[in-house]
Amino acid sequence: MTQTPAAPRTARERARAELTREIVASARRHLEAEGAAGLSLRAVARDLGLVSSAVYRYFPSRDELLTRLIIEAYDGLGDAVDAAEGVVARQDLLGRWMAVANGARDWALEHPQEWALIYGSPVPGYAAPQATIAPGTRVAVTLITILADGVAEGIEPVTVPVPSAVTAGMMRLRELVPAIVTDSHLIAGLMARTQLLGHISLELDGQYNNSIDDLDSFFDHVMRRTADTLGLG
Amino acid sequence: MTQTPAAPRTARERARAELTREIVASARRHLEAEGAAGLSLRAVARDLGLVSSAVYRYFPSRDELLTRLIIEAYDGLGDAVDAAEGVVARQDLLGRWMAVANGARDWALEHPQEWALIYGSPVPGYAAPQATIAPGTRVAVTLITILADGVAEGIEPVTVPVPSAVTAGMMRLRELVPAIVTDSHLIAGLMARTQLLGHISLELDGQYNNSIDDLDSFFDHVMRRTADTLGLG
DNA sequence: TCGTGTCAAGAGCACCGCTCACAAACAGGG
DNA sequence: CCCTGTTTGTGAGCGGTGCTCTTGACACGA
Repeated sequence: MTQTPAAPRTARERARAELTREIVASARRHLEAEGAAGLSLRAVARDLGLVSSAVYRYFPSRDELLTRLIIEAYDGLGDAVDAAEGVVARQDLLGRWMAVANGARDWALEHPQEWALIYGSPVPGYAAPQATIAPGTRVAVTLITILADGVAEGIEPVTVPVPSAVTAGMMRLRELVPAIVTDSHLIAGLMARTQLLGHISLELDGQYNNSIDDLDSFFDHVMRRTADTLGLG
Repeated sequence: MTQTPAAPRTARERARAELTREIVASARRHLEAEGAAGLSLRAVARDLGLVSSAVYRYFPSRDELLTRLIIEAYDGLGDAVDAAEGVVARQDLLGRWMAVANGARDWALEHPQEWALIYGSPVPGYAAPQATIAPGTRVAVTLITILADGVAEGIEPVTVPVPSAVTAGMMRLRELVPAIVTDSHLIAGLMARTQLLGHISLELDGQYNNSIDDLDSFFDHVMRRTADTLGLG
């Protein structure tokens, strides 16, 4: 993903890279155990046998460390989704969509705190820096690719007229997407993504706790219905 | 909502109720200004000219204060949604749905921190207490009511076969919903709710920041398409 | 009027993010 | 090889946090 700066030459650089990795690893352990707000630089320092101020040689602030974890979380999710989608035959569009959906949900259930970090409420007074927006779009990109492949093959997502105000507001998005994918298709894809991410967040929040028992089959069913609206299958 | 315990008789009780209200009010101001993690009991105490420990006479912990704010947020959202939906003619089902959608979004945009508190990632090590689950279902209840009214009037939401595993897992939910609303209808309603809540959360998270400009008309369009799947309008 | 129970106060504990002056360890050039 | 400049870890310290506990003042009811 991010270009690793060649090979560390000197022992110092080597040690620095190593310690940086260890700090991030410890931070992720704390994140998974206690959540974002429970992540403390001092605890990480203790883990590594350092004094707290030493960590500031590697990350200028707790927020920088959080940013690193956010980027890694986006990439972890993106990798998991792409891996799941990659093993499905290219022409099996429904299979690819379901692989994306299940891949995302499985990753979320395994890494709830990381999910909360990227799709949950923003950490107080933390503004997502530029570096996080590119990895943040990976799932959407994968999804739109499936949709574009499908349209090229002749599937027909439900199509409705799109008001001109909406079309006008989507210009920046249009340029990133193949022309065969119409605005109506594109919106259907965004809605499918909302359905996917929304469901996972609600499930992690426990919003189905006292109403739905078999969340696996419920999710499967909901995602298949969503696929229908995309004309897949 | 919550039964206020009659009238405070003695001056002591009166003062206690008054101070409790002031604490909550100050806490909500801090929540709106700095977010959930920026909410500190000591700051609230300073606001009210109290010493920090005095606040513990009224709320046994910061979490209890947060719980109070969560309940009030759910009720604030519920009130806003119900108020918006209440002024629309009963038989105008699409109008009622759009009122709910816009009511929820408007409230969220006005109270982003409160929204994050109830639909964002759970605060670290904070487990939603029993008292929060009832007010947490108000939007869903309003939605299902519209759907039930519609089905009674003869609308026909898109209907698909529901696998038996899904049906079996929904028994607890079934008992709360009129029988005319089939499982397929009910799931369509839940999916509409997911679309609504998911969209709002993504918008607040800034996930549309560099792609969609006119979020008002985009939201309107998406919600109308969602209404289509419910057979409204 | 007097006893009881409630109250705010304040000191204190352990934690947090972060800064800074200092000394040790290191890398590279003369 | 040694000298110089940079990098690194240390430890003290500042102001903040949630929370506990003791203490003394006060108001209420009998």
